[in-house]
Amino acid sequence: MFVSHRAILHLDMDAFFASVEQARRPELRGLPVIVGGERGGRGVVSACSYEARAFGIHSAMPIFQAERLCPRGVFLPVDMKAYAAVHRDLVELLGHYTDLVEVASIDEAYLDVTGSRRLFGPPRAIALRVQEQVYDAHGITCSVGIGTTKLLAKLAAGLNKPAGIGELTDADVHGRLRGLPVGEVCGIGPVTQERLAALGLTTVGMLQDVPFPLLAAAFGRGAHGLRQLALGRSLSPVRSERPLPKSVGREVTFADDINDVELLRATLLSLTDNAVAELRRKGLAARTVALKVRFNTFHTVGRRRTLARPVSATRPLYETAVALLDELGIGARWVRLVGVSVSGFTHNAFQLTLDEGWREVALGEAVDRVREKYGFKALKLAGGAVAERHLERPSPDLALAPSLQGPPAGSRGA
DNA sequence: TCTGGGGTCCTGTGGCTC
DNA sequence: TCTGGAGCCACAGGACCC
Repeated sequence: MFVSHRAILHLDMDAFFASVEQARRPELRGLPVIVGGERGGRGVVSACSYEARAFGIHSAMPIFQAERLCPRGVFLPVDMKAYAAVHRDLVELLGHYTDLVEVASIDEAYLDVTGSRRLFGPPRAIALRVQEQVYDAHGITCSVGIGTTKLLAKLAAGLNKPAGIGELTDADVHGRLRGLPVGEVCGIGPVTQERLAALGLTTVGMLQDVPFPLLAAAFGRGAHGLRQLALGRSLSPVRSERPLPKSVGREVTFADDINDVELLRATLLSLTDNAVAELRRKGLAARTVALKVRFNTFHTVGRRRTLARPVSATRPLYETAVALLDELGIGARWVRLVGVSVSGFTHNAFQLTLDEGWREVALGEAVDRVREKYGFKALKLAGGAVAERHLERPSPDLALAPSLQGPPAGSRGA
């Protein structure tokens, strides 16, 4: 039997974005708060309070559906700066208990408290103290899961939401866990769930017991991973160091579908400029450019190209993105979303001045300095400004707003 | 009234080199 | 010189997460 003696906590904030909004505006407490896209827009729900969930609203639900379910709900835009500030505070707070804090997302973290027990007591006592401190500092609640692996800790937190503390031991793997639906396990999404159901496997216990050859016949190499999930095993330990990002991207969904190639190019410039600014902030250069296009049919295609050398200037990356767009041949098709991302990172030390030309690099860095002082929108590249003239609601965080207006009235095809 | 944006990871395929 | 297999890499797409 798999036995681990580690003590891992998983901290999961309850309805994080909505809770932060309710904490800073007490008049919203007790009300159905929905954070996400604007009313009437094409966005989806990013987070919603438990009062909103009572109406059947959940994350990733299109806003128009949420409006229909709860017309009197409080719909708020995402204020990522505010949530990030709370997040930073929470991470600092967790660091008092152990050096081994792994930030999993803006509202989740793992703590390995194996070595903290002598100082702070058993894991449950630590969990309780963390909950109290989080509430005292920010007026929001969190759920804490305790387990011997990250997977068990996460499951335990999920089973005890909101504001609960739960524990899953190795013994529970062959006990309580068996009755859970497979979809409760992190890593088994709707598609896998459906494929498992086709085999008659709906609970974790069934997934534990199914003869391996049967699983392997259906899932190939993925079978082993599925079995590990069913047994609550996650191989990765809690890692406090934050690895280099693998990619940085920006994408935008148009308020109305477009088929204007010039506007698409201008939009690409703005997106690339934004992504590359982020790249330079991190001190990185990228070799690979990826283009993403979603048509009005919701069919999505991607194209990518790897350059001979890593670069950190907007121009070569933008030109590559445009070349990919041209090769794709949009033709008369209507485009719903366009995005660009860069990957294949190296630290952008000195080779850039050799490869890109010092003028290009110096220009990029000068632009970054101005933006750092006066905000991203203080400077825009010419094409990006063209795209922005089509903006409906400029976003505070992007040079390009998340919604662009479509073609002029009457220009749309039959 | 259709269905976001930011990511990571995995798989299958095809080209290239040895 | 030709051929096939192994290994690597780039690419495209999809599943999944918050």
